[in-house]
Amino acid sequence: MADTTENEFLKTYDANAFPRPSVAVDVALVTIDDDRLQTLLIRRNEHPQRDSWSLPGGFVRLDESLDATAERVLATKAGLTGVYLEQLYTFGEPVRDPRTRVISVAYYALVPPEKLRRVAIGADQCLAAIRVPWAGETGGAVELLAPNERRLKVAFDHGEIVGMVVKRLRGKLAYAPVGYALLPKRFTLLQLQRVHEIINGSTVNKDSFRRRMLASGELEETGAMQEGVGHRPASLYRVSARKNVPHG
Amino acid sequence: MADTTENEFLKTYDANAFPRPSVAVDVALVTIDDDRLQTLLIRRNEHPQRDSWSLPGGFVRLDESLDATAERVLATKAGLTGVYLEQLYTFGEPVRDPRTRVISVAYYALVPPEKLRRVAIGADQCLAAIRVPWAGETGGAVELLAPNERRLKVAFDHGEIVGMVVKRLRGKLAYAPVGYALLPKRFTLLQLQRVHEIINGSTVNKDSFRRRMLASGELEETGAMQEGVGHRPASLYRVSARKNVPHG
DNA sequence: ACCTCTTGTATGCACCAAGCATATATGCAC
DNA sequence: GTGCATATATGCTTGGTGCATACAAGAGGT
Repeated sequence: MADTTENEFLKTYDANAFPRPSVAVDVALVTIDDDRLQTLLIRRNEHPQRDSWSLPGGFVRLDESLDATAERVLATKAGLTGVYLEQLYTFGEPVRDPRTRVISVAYYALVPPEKLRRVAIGADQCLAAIRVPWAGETGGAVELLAPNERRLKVAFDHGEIVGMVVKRLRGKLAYAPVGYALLPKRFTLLQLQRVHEIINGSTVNKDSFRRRMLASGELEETGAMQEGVGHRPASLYRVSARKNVPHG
Repeated sequence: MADTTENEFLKTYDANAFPRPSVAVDVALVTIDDDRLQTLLIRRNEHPQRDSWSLPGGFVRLDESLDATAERVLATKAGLTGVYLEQLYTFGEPVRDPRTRVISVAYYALVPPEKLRRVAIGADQCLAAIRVPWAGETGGAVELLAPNERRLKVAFDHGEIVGMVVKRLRGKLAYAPVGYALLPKRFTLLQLQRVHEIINGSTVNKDSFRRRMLASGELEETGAMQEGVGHRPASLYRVSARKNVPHG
């Protein structure tokens, strides 16, 4: 990791006096509700970027792993534990934060809506809808909408971070069982299909999707059915125990 | 990124006195030569992990982006510029380095073998072959072999880092034009096929591969042919200019 | 000149998964 | 019961892939 020169450097200069960047972990807490991707934002009432909205985050403590920091942020800011959590990308432009050099390790977390609905959304918090302007191909920043559909002013590069979350989800969806983390323990095939469609911003063929999912071996019938839905109830499935699939 | 509490924390305590982790960038410089994946390692002649082999790396300077650090590391340790370079993952276990808390942002670089053969391999450097023990499914650490086929003692978690590079390459190969960065500007379809096979650790059907690549629109005929190959020469292709494909 | 070796290039066919259409089943509201 | 909305099953079409076969083209030996 460090070559001779830099090891010498560290020895010569006292490690704690040598100016180092701060390292923060920012977490995009993502769910699907109201047929949209949503993420939790926090209003900044401090300089810099006061009155803009940012992802929940916190600085990494010296004795704490990055994953542990992300879990602590989720527990502190949203009261959530035991959710699907994965590192996304590390953002390190020198000018991200005018106070000091901050390197931000971005994570994303996936939770089913019922679980997120149980957590209290504080006055300085907001569950923002993610509008993806690039349905077709590439990446970039997304737009974040308040519950009243107004577009939010987003702090730092957090719009790009959420954009990269969507891009990553789309990539993983094709080959990894990632959609289940956004669903309750028992769900119908149509619910799973909606998850895929909302993430990808496109529709899929119902029958093919159904066949593909049932053939994947990731699903297991619960035997139970939907109740009180006003039409023919669908079978409820759960993720197969054997497959070690992350789910909500 | 920081909530009120932590902003206050930063103001109360002098920023530079507050102990922060060091942030390093480690780069896996990957090429394909001798029908194997290879990566550049550097022998450590300093504590810790003395006499083991590590990826080239360096600490992030305060005014330097992470990408710039990775480029500097490549230029300093291998004399290479202008290569395909991409961030991989950030490793932040508190116990990685016994000296101090070091958070390492891992990058990987892809270069064609001819380019790497031109750089001088120093006495404390080594182009190690990557042996992937998990041809089938999952990830984990890889084994790194010296030119004499002896297995190298690898420092820190750098074996896992290279393992994650292979995993990432396999993932990207399926949907992204990533193989071209490991080939010279002009190459035959069979060379491209070998790149795919070596990365994936499996063989592919020649005709299907050929059809798929030609149909992808990523390739362009140069009109030129191989020369002096002792058998029927193959057409030389290059990456299509329109496609904005990274290549060596 | 001819043959042989090796690799490149082209064509046809079988197979499988996805898209698509159609038919039938099932629970709820009336 | 009827109507409605959705679930579920079946069959056909299509495109891509695996596979086999045939042919082309250069190098080198005889």
